[in-house]
Amino acid sequence: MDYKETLNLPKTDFPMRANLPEREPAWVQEWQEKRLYERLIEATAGRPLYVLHDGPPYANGHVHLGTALNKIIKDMVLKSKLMAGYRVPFVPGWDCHGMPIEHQVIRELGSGARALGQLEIRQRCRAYAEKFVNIQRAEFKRLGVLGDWERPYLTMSPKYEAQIVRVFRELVEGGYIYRGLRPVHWCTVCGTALAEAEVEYKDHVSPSIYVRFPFVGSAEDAAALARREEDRAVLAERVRRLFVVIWTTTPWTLPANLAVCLNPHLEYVALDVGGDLYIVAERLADAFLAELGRTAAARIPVDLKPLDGRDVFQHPFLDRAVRLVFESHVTADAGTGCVHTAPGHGYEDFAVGQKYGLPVLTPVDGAGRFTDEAGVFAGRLVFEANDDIVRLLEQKQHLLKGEQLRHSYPHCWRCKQPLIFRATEQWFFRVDHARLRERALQQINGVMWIPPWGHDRIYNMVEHRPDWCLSRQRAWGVPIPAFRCVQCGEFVFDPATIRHVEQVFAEHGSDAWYELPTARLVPQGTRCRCGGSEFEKDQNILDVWFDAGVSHVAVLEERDELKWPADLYVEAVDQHRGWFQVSLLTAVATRGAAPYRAVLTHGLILDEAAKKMSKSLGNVVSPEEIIRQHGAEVLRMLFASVDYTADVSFSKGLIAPLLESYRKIRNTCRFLLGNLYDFDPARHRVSVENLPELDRWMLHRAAEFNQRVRRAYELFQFHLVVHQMVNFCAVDLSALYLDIVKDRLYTAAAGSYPRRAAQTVLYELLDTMVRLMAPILSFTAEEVLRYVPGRSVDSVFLLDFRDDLPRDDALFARWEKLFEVRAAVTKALEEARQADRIGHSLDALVRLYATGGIGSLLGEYLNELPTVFIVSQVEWDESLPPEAASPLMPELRIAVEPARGEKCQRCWNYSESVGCSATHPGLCRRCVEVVEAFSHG
RNA sequence: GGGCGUGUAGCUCAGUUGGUUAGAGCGCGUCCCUGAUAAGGACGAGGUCACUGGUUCGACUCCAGUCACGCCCA
Repeated sequence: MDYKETLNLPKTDFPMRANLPEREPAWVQEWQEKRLYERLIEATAGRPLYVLHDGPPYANGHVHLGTALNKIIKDMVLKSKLMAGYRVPFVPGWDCHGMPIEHQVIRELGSGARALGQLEIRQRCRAYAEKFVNIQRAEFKRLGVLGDWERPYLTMSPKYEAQIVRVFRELVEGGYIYRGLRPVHWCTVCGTALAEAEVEYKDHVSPSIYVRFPFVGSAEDAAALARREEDRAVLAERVRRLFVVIWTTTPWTLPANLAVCLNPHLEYVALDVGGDLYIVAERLADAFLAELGRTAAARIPVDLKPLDGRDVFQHPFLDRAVRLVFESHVTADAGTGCVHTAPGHGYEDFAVGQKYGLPVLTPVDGAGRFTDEAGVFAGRLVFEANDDIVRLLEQKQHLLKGEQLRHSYPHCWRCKQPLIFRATEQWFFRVDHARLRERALQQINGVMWIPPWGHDRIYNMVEHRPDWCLSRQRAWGVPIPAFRCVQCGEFVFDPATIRHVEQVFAEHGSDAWYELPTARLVPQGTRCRCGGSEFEKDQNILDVWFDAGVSHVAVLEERDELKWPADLYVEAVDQHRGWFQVSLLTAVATRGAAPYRAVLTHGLILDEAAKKMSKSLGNVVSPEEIIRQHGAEVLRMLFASVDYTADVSFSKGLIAPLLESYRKIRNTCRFLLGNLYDFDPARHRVSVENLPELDRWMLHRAAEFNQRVRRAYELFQFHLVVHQMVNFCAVDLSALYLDIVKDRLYTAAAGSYPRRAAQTVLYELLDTMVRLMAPILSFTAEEVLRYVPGRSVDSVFLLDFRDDLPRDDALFARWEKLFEVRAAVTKALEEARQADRIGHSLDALVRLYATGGIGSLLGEYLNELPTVFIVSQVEWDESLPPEAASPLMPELRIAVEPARGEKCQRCWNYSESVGCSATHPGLCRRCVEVVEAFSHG
């Protein structure tokens, strides 16, 4: 007789090989067909609401690893909250306006772009954005992300655009909006002002020049500069050879120079270089001389403060007096400590200019060409004029040193060309109006930042940020709802006018701004203060960050299933400057509070060497590639397994080890399923109090595991979930409990109490695990659930995490001790195996001896020990010598020898009872009983 | 240059208020098993806790500085 037939070996159709790339799309389709998201919303009516507000990715290009990480984290948060008992509506969104799309569209149109009007460009941009919304939607769904994909929010939808205008109106009402002439980063190629977020710093080669400005004060003025009495005469005598020296890397801004700025807290000296006197900061004097390759015959300490605010210098090549000003932004890090100041071309220059009443001179137009104000350079492109300016300085003998310098310089984020700073008329959001900055800082203190350093990061940024430049000179965006009076040139942007635009946009979308005549865009009878009634539309659009920055109004307030404020925002660390901040500012200004209760940030995806991924470096890995080869599940698990609060260093090398872990979890589930093929929980479940102690130990252990994992989910520490899951499967289950309990499952009679008890535990383990893994391993959990006997729901997401697993602390402590002994025994077994005395552990008889607590515990459990050790026999032997002490447990003595009796052909245990039955000579007594019952039954 | 981070075995991570020979899983090596089998089990070898200095009886843990990498800003 083949006794194998009488065993209850595992049986399951659950495939060992996951084959994820092929199987996953079917799940995605099934979730959609079954309307899983909608069903979950219905099924969770009445539960506490948990709102994670989706930050809109830009509708341009395919989903990359960064966007995938972000959405997967959100999905894991939402699913874990769902299964923890919340209702979790998720409305995904896209950011649709803005320069990147417009730029791309224009590039694709090539020379044809010029022939098109703004409206036609906008239509193409809209089509472009729609295309990528659809692409990305499919890609996010493919990742297993659950949400209201059929009704996302789009910043280009008419309703959303109307909300953008509405918030702008509320800001106008609150007095936050103003027009101003301000230097801004300006791209001469794109012809637009850039927001801080659109500026990229990278290396650029600029001229680096030292220029002297002649002192034009009187001899008396010069003498007054002396700190020491004895220097007065020299200064007075050499007044026509006295100069202040500046250093700059932007010679083209010199035509706009109006002042030289010194630091009030620095010491200055006049260096005697070949008879000329050069004023520089004392701390930079040596470095300056080294640059010139000269030495100074004398260093005369000077104090220029008496001349503060006076026009005591002469422009090096223009007929213009240059003012001496003081401000503490001047540093002694580089240059001369005397700073060339052009209020139209630098932010700090502008600030100093305001303080001293200087005009905002900007002799440069939007295309980067000098205007007539720049004299001989008129019509020249600024960067190209650099060399001529340097040459002119040389001619005038005011150039002290000129060379090329490679340094970090602002560039346009789209066209990658170097930017200039240029004063233009722009629309601004005033951060210091109505104590907004203070109130925003207060709100920051009330938000939970995860990880906690997020607080300091955004706090410092908000504390120091400048006003927000809201206007862009582009076509693809929401127009600034303002009208210029043709008669007087003043702007009309009062609440009533804007409200009208809101209504028009809600109905027709913002294209109406370009389609409709101005008369239809202003309310009837609108008049300027000057009495004028004829208007023209403002040509600016709003910064795309403004679009995203009002999503808390346009989405949270507008969608019935959501609420304001959100419970959580989840984005990458760069958003402290971006979305977190713009959302905060618009919310505090218009709603008086932060739009989020908590903010979770994750790092960025870097390459193997922790370097940024970029197309130019050729180190970009696409999610699509990973999905195609290994499945989305692997990407989900990978992102879950790392500590995302730091940047994630991604390499394909991470995948192979991860697959091992995945297989461990999958195979453990498969083993559990395989042993439950004949188990019906409704009929066969054994009650906890009737379970053997080992089984209760297992349930206690599972309860602890369950608690730890749930806690990790609460803290959004998914990497702890993954590690605990793998460890639990590998250590507690595979290597320990399941290994031990195999004997019972396989050899006991199918319907016997010991087997049903083990199956009860297996069932609980599987039921616990399938729920705990679902937020991360969504596909696998769903697949496993299909095979779970007696399942009551058709999606794992209709189940909640458990909290009802039984614990028994005293029992648990005893068994933990027994497992320590087990470790000592397996070590001894291994030694015996190495010495060729046994092969399988069942070949062994283990002799034990111990005194004290361990001794009495082992005495109590002596009958259980063979099972626990997976050996054939365990005997108590007081004669074991001290040398037999275990290295792991000195109070325990162990000896291993071959087991007694014969190997039972059925259960493979050695026993002296083998042969006790004439019908089954190869079997032990235990197996004889089972087999006889089997053949009769 | 400033603000905020990150740096523990080949990989991914633990390491509680500073306290005995720094842990886990995977991988690796050797062995066992062939009734979870493109599976399973055992044992073992791997770390100057980025570096330097300091505080302390004692520091991966606290302080200061340096280096590398990242984000944000100048």
